[in-house]
Amino acid sequence: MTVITRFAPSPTGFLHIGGARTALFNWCYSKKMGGKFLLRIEDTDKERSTQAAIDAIFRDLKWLGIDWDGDAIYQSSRAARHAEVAQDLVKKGKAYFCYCSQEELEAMRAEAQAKGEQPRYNRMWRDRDPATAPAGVKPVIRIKAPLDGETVIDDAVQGRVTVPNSQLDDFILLRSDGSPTYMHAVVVDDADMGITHVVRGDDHLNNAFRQKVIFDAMGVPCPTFAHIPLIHGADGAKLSKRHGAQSVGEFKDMGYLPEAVCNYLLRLGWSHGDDELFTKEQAAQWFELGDINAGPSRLDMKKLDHVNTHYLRLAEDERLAAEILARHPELKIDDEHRIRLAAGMHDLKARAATLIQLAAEAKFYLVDEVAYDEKASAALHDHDAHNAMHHIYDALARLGADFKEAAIDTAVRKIAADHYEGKLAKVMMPLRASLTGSTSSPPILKAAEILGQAETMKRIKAALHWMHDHGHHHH
RNA sequence: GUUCCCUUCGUCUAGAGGCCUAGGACACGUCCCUUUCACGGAUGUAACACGGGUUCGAAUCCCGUAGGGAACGCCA
Repeated sequence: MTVITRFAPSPTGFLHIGGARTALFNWCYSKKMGGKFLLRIEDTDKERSTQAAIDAIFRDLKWLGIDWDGDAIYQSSRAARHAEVAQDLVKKGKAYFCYCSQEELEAMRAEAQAKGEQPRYNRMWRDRDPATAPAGVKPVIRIKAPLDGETVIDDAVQGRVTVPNSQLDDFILLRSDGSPTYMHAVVVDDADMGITHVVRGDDHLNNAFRQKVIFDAMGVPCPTFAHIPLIHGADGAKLSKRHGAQSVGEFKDMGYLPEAVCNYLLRLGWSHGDDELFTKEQAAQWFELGDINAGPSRLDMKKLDHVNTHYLRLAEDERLAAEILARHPELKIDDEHRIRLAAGMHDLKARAATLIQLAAEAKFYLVDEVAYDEKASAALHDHDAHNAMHHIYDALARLGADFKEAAIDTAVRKIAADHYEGKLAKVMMPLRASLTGSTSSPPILKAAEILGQAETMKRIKAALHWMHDHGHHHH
């Protein structure tokens, strides 16, 4: 039997981070089994579904590198088939028309609740002659759920789960306007698509019992279910807006690489021994539904940062340069900037956790004038800074063609030894501030080499002017 | 309210009755490296929710308790 899995998002918002993980699990399992992975857009709720959300789902899945077999299936396009199956079930005596009004249904729920029972439909039309139907009322179609006994599902993650059938009411398959309910559409589509394994959030675990009733009525074997726990925020509560990012697009904007997001998400709730860093292709070779955890897990941005740091170092310089430039639309970039960025990338990418940090750290290579941040200003206010900068200026001016890290290093150490009792920081910090506008940067002497003698001298001179304007003089 | 699910360091997890004085990763502490911040290296703190069983032996199996979550729509 060929394994066929699916990911079935409803396009009522952007692709949720939890949904992405569900897609990843389905994708991995199909790859592991040499099967297929299908995509179905559950757009039957016309009020809430939007084209923008559909586009975002495609875009984010592609960004993550999750590809699906064949074309995406739109649930809305299958409405006629859903109705056909419901009508067929009525003909076979597995379902029936119900003419109850909203008011009657509400009364039933209230009555059940008052008796301490689950609010549900009381099955009044189950065995009633349709000829007695009130005139002018469009009926819904309800399933005949089993009246007694129990339903058992062997869930690949949760284990054997049993529910007494007394809990299942005759829920609606087809609405009075002829449209299918979610419960019905899902089952008909899964059946028609030949889905063998349904991996989804455990908020659907209860639904699985209702869906099994429909599969049974249709005479189609029920797929294997694997209900995975939801992802929670750092505080353990369900992921919501106040936790910050929820959608894949937001993680992208925050500067995380798709391979890092995939790795992190896969490791959340699934494990292969102690393995931490792996590609989704590697995970696919290892993947077993039984290795998914039954308990919920929380999003840990610190760990995501760590994983992202790892992949940032592995990433090609050209790719990162493009990402950095895309994050600095305000800058006018010329070839000189590009060359510096390429030369500096090696040291740059070894220190950043996200593309945002990387872009911020790279900025001094992409500007012609440096602005000093608070700490850099303070460094330039140090009472030795002005003299130190003069020494540096003079020493670097003499370097000429040998403007290399090693030569600069020798010159700078000599200044520290001659004037500051060997305290390198006395020389390094003002130099760093003048070249980068910050007190935190990649190795500054290498950066000076990359900037080149002319640009380095220009920035030192600019710093000397700045210090003069801010009341600094020779001591 | 009814039904269902879950529970190992702060977090993600390993663990399938003896390999567990419970291992790894992130985070955190200390030290080393060092021109800053990082990185890297070393090292340390830290968990089987609780209570009963079963067993020669339980983190692992069973039953309760507590805590957390989900579902009960002509939403998906």
